[in-house]
Amino acid sequence: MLDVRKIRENPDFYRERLARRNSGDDLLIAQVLVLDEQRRKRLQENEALKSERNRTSKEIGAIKSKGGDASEPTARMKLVGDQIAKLDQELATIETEQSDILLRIPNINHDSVPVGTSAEDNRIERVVGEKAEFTFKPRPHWEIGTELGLIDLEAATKISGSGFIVFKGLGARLERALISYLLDLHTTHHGYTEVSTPFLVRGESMQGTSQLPKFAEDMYRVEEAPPLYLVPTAEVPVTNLHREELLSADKLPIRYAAYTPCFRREAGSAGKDTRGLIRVHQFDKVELVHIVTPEESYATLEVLVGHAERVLQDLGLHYRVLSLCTGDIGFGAAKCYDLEVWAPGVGAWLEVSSCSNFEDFQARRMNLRYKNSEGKNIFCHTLNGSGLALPRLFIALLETYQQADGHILIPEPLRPYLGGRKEI
RNA sequence: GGACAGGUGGCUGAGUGGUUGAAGGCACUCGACUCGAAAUCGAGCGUACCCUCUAAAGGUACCGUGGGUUCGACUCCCACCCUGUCCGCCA
Repeated sequence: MLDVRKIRENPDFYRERLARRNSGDDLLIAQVLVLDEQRRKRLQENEALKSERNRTSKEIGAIKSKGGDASEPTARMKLVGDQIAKLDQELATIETEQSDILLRIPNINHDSVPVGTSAEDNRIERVVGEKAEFTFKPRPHWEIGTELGLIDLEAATKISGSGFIVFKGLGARLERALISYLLDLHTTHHGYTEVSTPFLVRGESMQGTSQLPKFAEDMYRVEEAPPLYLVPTAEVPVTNLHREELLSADKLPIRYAAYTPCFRREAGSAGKDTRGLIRVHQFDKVELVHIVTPEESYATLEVLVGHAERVLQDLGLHYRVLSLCTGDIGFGAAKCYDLEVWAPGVGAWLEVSSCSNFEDFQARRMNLRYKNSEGKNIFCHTLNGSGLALPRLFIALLETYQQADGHILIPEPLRPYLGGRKEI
């Protein structure tokens, strides 16, 4: 969420920066300003009335304690009370309207973010490794995986419908191995604290990390009172761990690594990437979350990307790093790098990680602050990145390490997690 | 699910209709004492918003949350949430 006061001070800056996103959100600034004007006018009026009431009420108390007659001021304050009630009502309406709009305005992008209108305009930062060479035509993962009995997509459809996966035998084992491997790597080598959080969260948490109110249709909702949401990413429960907190400076930086399944309705994407495991409604992911001071958030973003890249390097996979442009970047992100791994079977780059700096956008929504050395309360900066998302990593491994005889080689780092196996 | 107890500042803990933003204690900051430290003494020390020369001073709100009664609510009434203890049920 953006700071209304800053918008008030420099509306043109916000209009111009939001216009870069090409989403039409710059037009909302005018609405915010009108409501803000109305709000402050009534607020001042209301506070003056309350001040008068407080003062007079004390006088009434003094008169009564001396046994005097206070009927005149009492009657007068009754009228003032009615006015206050009316203004309170109006203020509540305006404030709700204003925050409804503010919650739907995306974040301002960092200066280094390329300006563009679509994924075409994303900037390729670097390409690491090379495309694997084959003496045969590389096959897609659904063929390899089904043939080796690692996945059963028909069974998944029977149980839950399209967009779900059943892993079997060594496939299930590989999935579990990857989760363990990723958590071990990040906790022992990159200094993350492992956390295991609920998979169902309340609406407040979704609003804190900015999935709500705008993206309700992307999520699975459980009809409770109040409703619960299936997490679309561990970012939600993990970042919200410190919602409504005032952290002491020595607590920062905080680094969490968490495994969760992720549930996504992916509305509107029907027909795209529907084969195999590329786009599914439920998938596993290990997520990395940082809570830091504003001074260090951009340096941290580079470190975070490095942690995600390390996985692909260690597993010997070919990948590239993109800096998302203003037209493609996510709602809450100020800056975002995507990691795409090469999948030779399907012949495509697949997004396996998205590493973002939200600056104070999420912290403001969840009121997450820390006390700095001067004793001032400052909103923290939050970041998160996948480290990594599993099905697509699974795809890349199957397709990259497929052999002519139909088997798959296991990269060295994963072997201890698969009972020492070199091949599936 | 049932019964009881309780939710007050960074922590602890008073406060049952009117100078209570909130006693006392702890912690913290500054100062005095000291060669230095401890102890002791003195002073200070919540958050958000509005206003504003992002000065000083002021104003408003906040004692789990949301309503209600009242000129006035931490204090009275209603609903809800959470925590603890005991009982029941259960992986």
